[in-house]
Amino acid sequence: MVDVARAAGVSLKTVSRVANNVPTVSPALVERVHRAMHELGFQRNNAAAHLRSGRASATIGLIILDLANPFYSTIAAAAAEVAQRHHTQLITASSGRDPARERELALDLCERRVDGLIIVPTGDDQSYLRPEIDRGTPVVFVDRPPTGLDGDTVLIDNRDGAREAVRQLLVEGHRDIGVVTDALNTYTMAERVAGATEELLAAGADPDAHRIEVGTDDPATAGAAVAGMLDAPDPPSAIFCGNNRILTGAIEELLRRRSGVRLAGFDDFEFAHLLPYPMTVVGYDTRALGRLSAELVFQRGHDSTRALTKYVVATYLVRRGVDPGLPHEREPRVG
Amino acid sequence: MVDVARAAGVSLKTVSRVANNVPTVSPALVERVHRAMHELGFQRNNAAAHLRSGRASATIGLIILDLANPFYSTIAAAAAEVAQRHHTQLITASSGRDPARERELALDLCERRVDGLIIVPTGDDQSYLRPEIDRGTPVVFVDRPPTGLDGDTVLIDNRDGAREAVRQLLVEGHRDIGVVTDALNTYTMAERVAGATEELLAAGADPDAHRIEVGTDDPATAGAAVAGMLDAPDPPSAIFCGNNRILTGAIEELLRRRSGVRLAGFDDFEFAHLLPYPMTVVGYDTRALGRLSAELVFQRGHDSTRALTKYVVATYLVRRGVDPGLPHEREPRVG
DNA sequence: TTGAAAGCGCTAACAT
DNA sequence: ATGTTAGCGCTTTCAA
Repeated sequence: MVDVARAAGVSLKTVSRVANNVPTVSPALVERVHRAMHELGFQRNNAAAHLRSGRASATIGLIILDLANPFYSTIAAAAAEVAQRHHTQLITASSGRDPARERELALDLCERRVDGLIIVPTGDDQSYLRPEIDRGTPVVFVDRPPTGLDGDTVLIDNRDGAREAVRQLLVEGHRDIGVVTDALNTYTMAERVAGATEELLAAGADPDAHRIEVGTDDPATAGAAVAGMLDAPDPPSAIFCGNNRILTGAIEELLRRRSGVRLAGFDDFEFAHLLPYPMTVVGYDTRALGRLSAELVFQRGHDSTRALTKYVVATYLVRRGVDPGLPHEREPRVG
Repeated sequence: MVDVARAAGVSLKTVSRVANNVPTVSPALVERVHRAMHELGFQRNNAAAHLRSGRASATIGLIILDLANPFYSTIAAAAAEVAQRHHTQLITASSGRDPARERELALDLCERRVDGLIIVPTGDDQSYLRPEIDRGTPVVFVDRPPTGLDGDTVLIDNRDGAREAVRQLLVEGHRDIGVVTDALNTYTMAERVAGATEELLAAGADPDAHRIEVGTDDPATAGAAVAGMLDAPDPPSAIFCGNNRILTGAIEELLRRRSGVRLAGFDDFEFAHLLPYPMTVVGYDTRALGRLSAELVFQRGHDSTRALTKYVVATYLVRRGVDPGLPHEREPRVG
C-alpha cells in the first residue's frame, strides 16, 4: 500500500480510503490511485485489514463428518448459500467421525477467528467449546445434539419419522417387522430405533423379535444381515432400515432372492424412485438443516443474548421404487 | 498475549515461544505460561501470527460449480484430504455456473491470501487470474481447461470415454445411435459429443441422424427428448447419453414405454448398479480429479518453476443396471 | 478532503 | 534461556 501511495503521489491513508470505497475522496485521486494499484498489481491483505479494526473475518466454519456423503454436502451447500447472502465464506472441514479431529478442526477454525461455527458433533463431549462460546463465537450444532454443554441445535425429527414409517407397515397389517440399523451409539440411529420400538410396542408387537444392529452402513454387510434375518425360523414380513445405505443393501438381498418382503427405511435419496423395489421412505428437507444452522449462526452473531434455539426439521413418508414384477405386497401373516 | 505475559510474569516473547512450542524454554516457565493462558482463555490470533512472518495462510481455495452435486463434492472431499495431509484447510465455494461469481470468489480468496487455488472454470475467460499467478499463487484448473491463459490442468478423458461407449454400441451391431446431450457450449459436453461423432464417422454411421442437444441436465427434459427421438420416423436402436442425469431421464422414459433400446452414458454413479435397466456407463476416478489438483497446488507451491502439467484421468466402461425383464438387447436392425 | 501518528496481535532479529 | 525492539499491512484516531 505504501508503494501504491508513492506511485500515486498520495498518502498511504488515501490509498486505504480508496481501497475501502470511502466516498469522501476526490474523483481525481481515486482515479490516480486505481491506476497505481493496477500497475503495481496491488492486492489488499485481508488479514491485515481485519487486524486493527477487529472486524469479523467474514468466514464461518462448518465441521461435518464426510464431505463425500451427499447428506453432508447438501447441508454444506445450503449453509454456503446463506453465508453468501451475508457476504461470508464458508470453510468446510470433515472430521471423518474422529472426535479428536473434530476438536482439532474446531479449535483451528476458532484460531482463524471465524465469525461462527456449525458442527455435526461426532465426539461425546463438546465442552471444549465452552471458552469459544463464552468469548462470543456463535456455535450451532446440526444433525446431532452436543454433549457436555448446551447450544443452538438443528435436528431431524428422527424419532417421529421412524414411528411413521413403522406405523405404515403396521397399518398394512404387518406384525413381524425387522429393524436393521447402523451402530446405536450415534444419536440419530438411537432415536430412530427408539421411534420404531415405541410404535411396535404400542401395537403390541415385539420390538426385539427381529432387530439387528449391523454396526456399519456398508450395504453388503447390511444385505448379509437381512439374509440372516430372513433365513431365521420366523422371518419378518416387513423390514425397517435405519438409513438409506442399509436400505439399498436390503434391496440388493431381496432382489437376489426374489423376495417380496415389505420395505421401509429412513432417508429419501436421489434415484430412490428408480430402484426396482417398492418401498416407503422417510423424507425430510436436508437443505433446511444447513440453511437453519447458518441462519442461527448469523442471528446469534447479531444478538448473543437470545435464548437457545432448537429447530426440529419435520419428516414425511414417500413411496419410492418401481415394481419389477416380483410378488410384492404379499399378504402379511396376520396374528 | 501481553496479558498472558503479565499474568505469568514473563515477557511477551516467552509467551510467543510457548505458543509456538519453541523447545528452548524452561519447563517451569512453559508451565506458568500455560496456566496463565488457560486462566485468561487466551487464544492466539492466526492472522496476526502470519502477518509478520509472511508465512503461508495454511489455506487453499476450491471453486466448484455446485457443492450439492456429488461429482463436485467428491472432488472437494478428495482435495480436502490432500490438504489435510499438508496441514492446510480447504475453503470450498460454489460459483453456481456464474462467471462473474467465479471471478469474485477467486479474487476474494486471493485477498485472503490462500496458498493456492483450484478452479472448475465456468466462464470463458480466466485471464483475470494472470496477476495472481504472476504473484506466485499456484492455480490449478480441474474438469475444464482455462481460457485466456494457460495453467496446470486436470481433466477427464471425455473424448476417449465417449468413443469407447459408442464403440461398444457399434460392436453390438447398432448403427442407428442416438446422442442426447446437455448444452454443447461446455467443454466436457463438447468433448463427449466430439468423441461420439468421431467413432460414428469411423464406423460409417451418420453422427447427426439422431442427435439432440437438450441444453439442460434435467432428467424430465431429457426424457422428453428421448421420447421425441423414439417417436420419429426412423428411431435409433441405441442411445448414448452425455451425462448421468440425462441417462436417468432416458431410463425413466424407456421404462415407461417398456422399450428395449440399448443404453449407454457418461458418468458412473451410486446406485447405477441397482437401476432397473441394463446399460453401459463410462466410469472414471472422480476422487483422482480432486487429489491430483490439490497435489499440483502443493507441488507448484514448492517449485514455481516447473513446467505446466496436464493430467488426463482415464475412463473405463462398466455394465450397470439390472434387467427387469423387458425385451432388452433386442436385435439391432442391421444395415 | 487529506495526512501523520499510533497501534492491532503477533513474530523476526538482535540483544543479553 | 529470556527479553527488547522493530515492524508485518493495514485501520483508526486525531490533526491540518
